[in-house]
Amino acid sequence: MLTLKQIRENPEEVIKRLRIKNFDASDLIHQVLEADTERRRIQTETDARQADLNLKSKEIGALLQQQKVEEANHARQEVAALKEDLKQLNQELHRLENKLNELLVLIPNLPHSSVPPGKGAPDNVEVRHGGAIPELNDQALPHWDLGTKYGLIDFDLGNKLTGAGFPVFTGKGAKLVRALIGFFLDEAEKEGYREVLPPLMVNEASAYGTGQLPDKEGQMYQLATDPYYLIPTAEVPVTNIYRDVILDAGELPVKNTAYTPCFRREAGSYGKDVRGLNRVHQFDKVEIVQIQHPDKSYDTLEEMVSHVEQLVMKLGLPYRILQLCGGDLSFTSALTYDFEVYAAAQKKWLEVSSVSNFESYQANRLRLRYREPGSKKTLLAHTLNGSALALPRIIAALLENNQTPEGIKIPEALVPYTHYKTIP
RNA sequence: GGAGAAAUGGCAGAGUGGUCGAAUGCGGCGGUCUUGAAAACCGUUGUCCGCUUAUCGGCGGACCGGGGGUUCGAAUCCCUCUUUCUCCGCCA
Repeated sequence: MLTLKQIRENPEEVIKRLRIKNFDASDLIHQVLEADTERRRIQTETDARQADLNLKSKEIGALLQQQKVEEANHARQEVAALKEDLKQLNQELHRLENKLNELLVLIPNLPHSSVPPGKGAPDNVEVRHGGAIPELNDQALPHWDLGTKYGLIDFDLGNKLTGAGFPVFTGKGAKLVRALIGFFLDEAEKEGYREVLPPLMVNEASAYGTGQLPDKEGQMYQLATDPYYLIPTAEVPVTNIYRDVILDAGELPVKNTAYTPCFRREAGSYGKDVRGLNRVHQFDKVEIVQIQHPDKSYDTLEEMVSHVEQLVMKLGLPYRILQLCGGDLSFTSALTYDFEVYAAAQKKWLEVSSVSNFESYQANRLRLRYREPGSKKTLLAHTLNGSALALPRIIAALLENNQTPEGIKIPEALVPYTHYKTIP
């Protein structure tokens, strides 16, 4: 969430910048300012009363030690009214703190100054593209048919075992998944990321820390028996490693990578672009996460984009990089680049990665801070993450683009992991 | 799942109702000494919020796993939750 300081110091600027996200914050911001002023007034009052009470208590203690029981009892009676006041004040303080927090959580992150205005996907701006779009003949099959034809993916079986959106990979298909995971992790490791294998369920505090709660509750699967959520992305556990942590500036950047399955309910997206692997409820993804100094976080964002770009290039997939417009930017992001690869049989661009700088928005919720050498002051760090990469759509594009009469060709970079060159 | 023990500052570890933000040790930082380093010695050492301050800072409040309670006063007593350890059961 935004810091109170940001809002207090420049409320009009905050409102103005959130308009780029098509978010009208004026009402919320004014409520925040009001609650904040009131909270500070009450706290000053509460602190003063508490100080009085503390003093009185010490006096009573001293009197009792001097055996002045009479006077002590008298003082005790005096304190009763003070305590009553204090109780009221504390309740009010709690109420205001809660209200303030509830309001702050409803305000999205500010978009970076470079974010173009716009309502949705059509307004995203292409940054660059690469790779050649293959020419396929009329007999070219979409990946869901290829998956069945070569015995790689069984959608019906997934339906039987679980339900729609839970494909089963079999044979060389399963091996391909494992190969991609290994490849992506190795590439990340070469770039200095530490590998983490986190829990696939998180508690409420973690879901809250990265902003899944309270905003996107409907996106996550929640357990019926325990207060845990299945992770929608490795970002959640991996970023939350640093919840309530104070780092030394010298430790930055902190680079972690993780492979995890991801679970998404995708409520409300039925019927649109959901065929085959285009949109599923469980999928595999390698995520890269960095914690960086605020002065360097945008350099880091570019570095992460170029890492992802290397991956799609090595896989030989035609891709384009888009900068998301205000309307398409997520609640918590300040700047996001989406990667799309072209699936030549469907003739569609599929999103395979989203690389974002959250600046201090997540860090504020996480209480993730850093300290400059020799300084006592703690400052909010910046967090960034990106998919590197999400598997299903990569597989869709690989299958479709590389289909030949002899079978499906595997990109050179992947062969050391698949140990086969073709799926005949 | 059952029985018992425990959770204190970066770490270790005292503290069972008042003068405890908390002894002591280690670590960290600053200094003395030294050609330099080590050792020794001296000093210092948490986080958050509010008020005040041009700044350094000053003052107040909160925090001893989380939440609630008793009391004029709680690290200390009570309730509850979480976690850890030991034993038993079950189990990959």
